[in-house]
Parts: sequence; structure tokens; C-alpha cells
Amino acid sequence: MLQKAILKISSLSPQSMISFLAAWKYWSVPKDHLLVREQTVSDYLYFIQKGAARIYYYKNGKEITEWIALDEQFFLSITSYFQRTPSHLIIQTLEPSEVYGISYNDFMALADRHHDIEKLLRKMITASLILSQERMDSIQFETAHQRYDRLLKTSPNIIQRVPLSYIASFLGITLETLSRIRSSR
Amino acid sequence: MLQKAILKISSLSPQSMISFLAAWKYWSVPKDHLLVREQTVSDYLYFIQKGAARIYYYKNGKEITEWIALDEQFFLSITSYFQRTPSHLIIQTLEPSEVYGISYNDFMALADRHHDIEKLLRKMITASLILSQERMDSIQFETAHQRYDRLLKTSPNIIQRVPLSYIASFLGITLETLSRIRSSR
DNA sequence: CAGGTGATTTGACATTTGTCAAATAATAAT
DNA sequence: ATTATTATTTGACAAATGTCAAATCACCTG
Repeated sequence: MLQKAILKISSLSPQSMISFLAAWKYWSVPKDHLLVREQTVSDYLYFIQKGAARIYYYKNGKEITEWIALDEQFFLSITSYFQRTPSHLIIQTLEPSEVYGISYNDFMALADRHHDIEKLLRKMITASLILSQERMDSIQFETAHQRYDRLLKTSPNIIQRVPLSYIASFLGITLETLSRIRSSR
Repeated sequence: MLQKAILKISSLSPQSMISFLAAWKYWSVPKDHLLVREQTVSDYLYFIQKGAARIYYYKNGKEITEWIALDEQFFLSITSYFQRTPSHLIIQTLEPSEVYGISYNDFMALADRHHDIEKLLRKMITASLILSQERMDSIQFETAHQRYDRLLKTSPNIIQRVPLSYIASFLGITLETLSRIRSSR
């Protein structure tokens, strides 16, 4: 559960852990629920205990899927959580899901009070940074085909759980290109 | 100078500042000096006081310029500093330069000892993350032409100081494409 | 200043992916 | 089951960028 996932990132003193866990909210939501609506002010970092969700936003009238999260993953809109832009992001569950979230302000306040929470935050952001770099490398140097193969390797069951249109957008290609990639194997 | 650049990111107690500054090494190096050679073990985070430098590595026999830094910028190889891969990165000065650097291990040890240094580190990584996201967004959604225009806007004088071949690689395009972009305006 | 080396530009063509339109398949609702 | 709706596939063509080869240009050295 949440506590275990936290400890995988960094250890916390019992006192810090108590304060930290208390700051997380919990939602149990049905499929196709919007966790964050456009225009919402408060930004959350999420942990999806069970289920599937995607983060997306609109760019020139088109949906861009920024991230897809399956069970037991932390996820957030990096752009929104740390830069507060584009604020028009939407988080939508793709299955009935159990989700935890902690607000930006709560997390920062706790990081200020507890050195070990600050360190945890730093490690989480570092992990994000590494992911971001890997994804950039993938977009820059790999063909669409290679990116699809890589995704399959990382999340073999994502195809069964997420519509292809979202996957295409997540991979940075069109639905048609993804379809052609899939039929050529 | 370095202290001022640090304070722009986050404030430090006098005690922390003294310890932190003491951990930085200083080099004054000529043009075309290799700050980090391939195979080097220790990875540094750099601050270029004056001059120009680029970080690059080889991928399938080709030079990939990961970053170009001009005066008064912090810079590092994200992949190398945080993941320790690809370790075959090279940092080369493009002008006579004055450079400061702090090793990964020293920085982490100081972050463990001082909460405010940990927070500074977190803010630096956050800034890196935001840059990384912006760059990914640029690579994913902008044409080569738009990326070039954006670079010109950010660093108008980079063209005079850095060979086009490095700039092309930094923008993720070939030298020929960059040349055509430049001639079409 | 002449020659040589490296940097940049130009040309012809190939490849990858996108766009738009239509067809087909899958799923949900009556 | 039948229809309606949505998801996926397919086709024809266009746009952006890459590749390889050659031509220029710029600068440094003797």
C-alpha cells in the first residue's frame, strides 16, 4: 500500500511517516471519473493503489495524453505540479480505481518541517527527472515502432486496459501510425 | 559569482553556505579543454562562471550534444549525474572558461547533513525537471524551425559562440536541416 | 598570399510520420 | 437480435526531416 511504496523511495522516521501519511487524501472512484477537472486550482501528486488513470490536456484542440498510470504507481502532471501550467489538465480514471493524493502545498509544508520528507521529495523528483530524460531520449532517437515495443516491454498488459487512441497520444504518434505499427508484426 | 547564483535558487544559513562553497572546486581552462573525459568515474555538477561549454556523448558512433552552457549557468549531464549512464560523456569548453564543480558524493553528503542544502538540491533538480519537460515538449510538438527560433530567443548570441554542428545536434536535427532552416529567413 | 583543412551550404532522393477520408470491426443500447 | 455509437484499420497523398554526395566558403598556417 501507500506506506510501503513510500518506503521504497526513502526511509522516514516514525514521526515523519505519521505526519506524511495524514496529509494524503483517499478516493475510491468509478471508471471514467475525472479526478482533476480543467481549471482546478489545487494540484495533487497521486498514488494509484489499484486501477488505471491517465493525465491529459488539450493542445490546439487536441487531447494530449501526458501520462498513463497503472496499479501502485505514483503519478502527477509534472508541468502542472511544479510549474502550474498548463493548468487545463485532466486526470481521468480508465477503470474503477483507488487513488491517494497529496496537495502541492501540503507536501511543501511537510518538506520544510521534516528533513527526511524533504529528502523523500527530492528522490521522487529525481525519479521523475530520470523518467523524463528517458522519455525524451526515446522520443528523440527511437522510431515510433521502437517506442511501442519499449512500452509493451514495460507494461505488457497496458494494451488490454487502455484504448489505443490514448496509447498513441502517450507515445507521441497518431492513432493511424500506431495501428500500422501493430499490424506490421 | 557562484554564491550569488546559489542564493538565487534557495537561501542557505551562513553555516551551510560556508560548508557548501568549500565543496566546490575551481578550474580555469583554455578553449577546447575536456573537463570530463570518457570513462571518468566522478561526476560533477558544474557552474560556468564565464565561457562556454558543451556536454556530449557518443551514440552509435555519432556525437550527441546533450547540453550547451554559457556564462553563469549551472549545468550537468542529468543522465550521468543521477543515473550514472551513459558514463561515456564528455564535457568540452568551447571558449577559455572559468568553471566550478561539485562532485555527486560531496553534494549528497552535504544534503544529508544540512536540511537547507537538501532543499537547495531539491530545487535544483526541480529546475532541471522543468527544463527537461520543456525540452521534451519542444522536441515532441515543435518543428525544427520553431525549435531553432526558440533557441535564438533564449540565447541570441549562441550562434556567434558555438559551431552550427553542435547546435544542430543540441536541437536534435542534422547539420543540413539546420542550414536549410537558417537560409530560409 | 597560396594551399589546405574544416565548416557550411546545396542538391537529389529516401524514409518516416501525419492528414484526411472512408471502410470495417467492436461494443453498447434499445 | 438490431441499431447506433465508438474504436480501429486501411488507402492515397503530403510534409518534414534524414542521408549521401558534392560544392562553396572561411579561416589558419607556412
